[in-house]
Amino acid sequence: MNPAEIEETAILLKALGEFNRLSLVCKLCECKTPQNAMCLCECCSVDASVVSRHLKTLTQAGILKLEKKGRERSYSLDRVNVAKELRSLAAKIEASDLAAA
Amino acid sequence: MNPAEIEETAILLKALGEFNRLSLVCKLCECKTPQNAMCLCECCSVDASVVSRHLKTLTQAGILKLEKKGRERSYSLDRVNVAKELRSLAAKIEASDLAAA
DNA sequence: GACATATTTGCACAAATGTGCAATTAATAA
DNA sequence: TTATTAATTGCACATTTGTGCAAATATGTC
Repeated sequence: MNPAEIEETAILLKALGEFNRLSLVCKLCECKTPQNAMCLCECCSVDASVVSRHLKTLTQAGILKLEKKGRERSYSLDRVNVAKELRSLAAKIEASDLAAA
Repeated sequence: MNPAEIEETAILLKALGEFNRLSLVCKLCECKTPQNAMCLCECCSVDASVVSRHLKTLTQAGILKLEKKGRERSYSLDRVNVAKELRSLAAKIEASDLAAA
């Protein structure tokens, strides 16, 4: 892993590594359909503006996908991407055991 | 995922989600044998005290295993645990797609 | 148009975080 | 014992981060 890859991965993990943000992700985990910010506010007891900022952070990190329709903005988990990134890191950590041997 | 589980997972991800710490983890990834802090200093250009603190953070998060021998302290990746945690999260994020359907 | 609802942004602030340097502790070697 | 090496800790500091509130923006409805 080169520095650029490390940095990119760190951004993803950092975005996930905060309680309220991870709560939002878990909430979206259980949702079949995209959810708007108002609905997501319920899962963590902070101001709507805070949720808005967390959702932005998660979106920028490639964790959520945003869909605008009217005055609502619906967020959904980018399940494929996040799972791929996490598994990729898991594989590196585990498999290099063999590579180094 | 209940709040306690979310908090625990967040701690792990937060520990991994910092450039220098992830660099240390990647370095240890490539090592077959445990490494002491001096050796690990080389992979990120910060003071030894900073490396020491990062190693402590990673150890507390269950990412590294510490082995003391004499004045040296050798660190190694807890490959099994980290990979397990990352895969577990990946599975939750991906599989709940089906669960919700 | 006026108004209501959904979301973001500006501002302020406290707390957490990453960092370097100097001093300290711990263990070995002379 | 003294000196050396490995690692941690205390202190200070700048930066980042998470937060709430109020104001602004954007879109829909009357």
